[in-house]
Amino acid sequence: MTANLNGIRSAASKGFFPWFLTQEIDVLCVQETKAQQHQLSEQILAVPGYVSLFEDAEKRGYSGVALYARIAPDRVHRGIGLADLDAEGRYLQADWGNLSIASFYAPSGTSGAERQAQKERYMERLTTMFGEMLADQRQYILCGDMNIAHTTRDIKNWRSNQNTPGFLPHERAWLDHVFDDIGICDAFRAVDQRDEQYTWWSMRANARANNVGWRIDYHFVTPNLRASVREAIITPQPFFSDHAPLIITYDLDLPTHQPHYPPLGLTS
Amino acid sequence: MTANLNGIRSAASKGFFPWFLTQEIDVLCVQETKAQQHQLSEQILAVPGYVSLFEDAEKRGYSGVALYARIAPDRVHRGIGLADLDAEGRYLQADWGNLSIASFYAPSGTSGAERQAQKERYMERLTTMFGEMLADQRQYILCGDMNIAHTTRDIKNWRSNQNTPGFLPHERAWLDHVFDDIGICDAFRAVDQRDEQYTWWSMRANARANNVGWRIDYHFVTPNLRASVREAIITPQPFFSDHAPLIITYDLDLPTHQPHYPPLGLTS
DNA sequence: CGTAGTATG
DNA sequence: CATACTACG
Repeated sequence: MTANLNGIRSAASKGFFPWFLTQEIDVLCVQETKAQQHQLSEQILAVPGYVSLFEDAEKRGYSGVALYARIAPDRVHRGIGLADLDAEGRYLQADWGNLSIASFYAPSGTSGAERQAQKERYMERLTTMFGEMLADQRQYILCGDMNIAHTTRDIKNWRSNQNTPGFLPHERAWLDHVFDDIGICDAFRAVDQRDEQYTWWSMRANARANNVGWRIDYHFVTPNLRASVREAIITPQPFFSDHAPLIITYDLDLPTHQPHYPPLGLTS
Repeated sequence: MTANLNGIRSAASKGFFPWFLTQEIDVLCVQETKAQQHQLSEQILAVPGYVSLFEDAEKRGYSGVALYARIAPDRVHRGIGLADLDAEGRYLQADWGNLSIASFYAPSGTSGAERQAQKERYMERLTTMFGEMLADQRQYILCGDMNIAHTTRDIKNWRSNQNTPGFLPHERAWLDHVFDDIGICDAFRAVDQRDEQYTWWSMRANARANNVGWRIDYHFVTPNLRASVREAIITPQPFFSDHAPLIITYDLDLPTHQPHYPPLGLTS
């Protein structure tokens, strides 16, 4: 499951974690924790049956990603190698044997040219990383909020948003390149071709009730996992955030679904 | 009526003005509007049957007093003659013939020595003004939040608050001086000798439910009005703010209770 | 604890 | 429009 929670504390106060525990999830990738680990309650730090990992922004109340897993990873990687963006808590990867899963959060470009430039630096770095991921033969699932809708069926009002960051022609072309040229798989689209399958709705103007949304949250997977993608589910209910969680089920031979990882409180 | 509304917009959203209109009030003095006039809705600016006057802080969202009256005053005075404190919107006086009514808001000293020093400058200036008011023979009613509880019966936990700004020995002694030496009348105490008659409760720790309060809101009246004080009522219900409105009824010969001042929208 | 402001999205 | 942080009380 990947979920931009728009404040992990806010989502927790709306019952996210009790609901999450009903979903039988092996790995949860969270974006926009908007908190530093020292500010988190036990309910958030020590989810029964999971190890939790946090990659916080240096700036309080801003950005930040997390990853919860039933099985403790062998190794953890933080950041994408760009110091300023890494200080914003935007990439956290866990490795289990041949499999890596990451929680990523691309910058939003909606607050101005400077942030759009940072978003594009993040995109460029991902381009390089995707190439390396394909080359090293391991299996990768990058889960997160890319802040880009791909095609006209991934956004309600595509015409009026052609000049809006998140649906700019060159952003969409970058996703074309990632999927068509590099060969990364959009796991949702591997199994679901329907339109109006959105993962984010503006909080303004009743956008969610009218399903005026965008599909900007993804599982980016290496082609060696394409055949393993079994099912994709967006869960807009219950409401925890302006984003809906996206659950993708993979057929994998890894012991990622042990009945219960002992709740050892291994919170880092 | 005097009421520290701790945000006039917040109080309005809780229904303060509809309730106020049921109370048959001639003059309303408001403190802590926490807004500038240009931010106010018509519901707040144009209360039917009243003229409204606002004395805002220069700093947005901070302090500010207002005065509503059934009868338009002959003259309005703003500030106490101390430029820095006057920039915080802490004094607004309206005159009708021989009668003046003011809405005042003394600085709080609870956030540090610097603010306590400002509070004491405000107190000193009031001392001078009280002397002048007695000398000029007019009738004065100064309504507002003094941020000082007078005696041990004006505060729940007097022992533990002897070192707390708002109940410091020299603050209490200043009120002794104002009442006993200068001759200003505490209109509430002119007609009500009960203890536990509080006008403010901390918003923390369930203080209001347990009536852990302070009487820090006053009508300060010149001695030529003492005999006119008929009744004092604190209205802790309904809840609009951390302060309760204080209503004092005066027997006066002035036309302050015309059935309805025409709602002309005279909002300044 | 609660009303404001601010940044950020 | 919503989650944060901050100031102030």
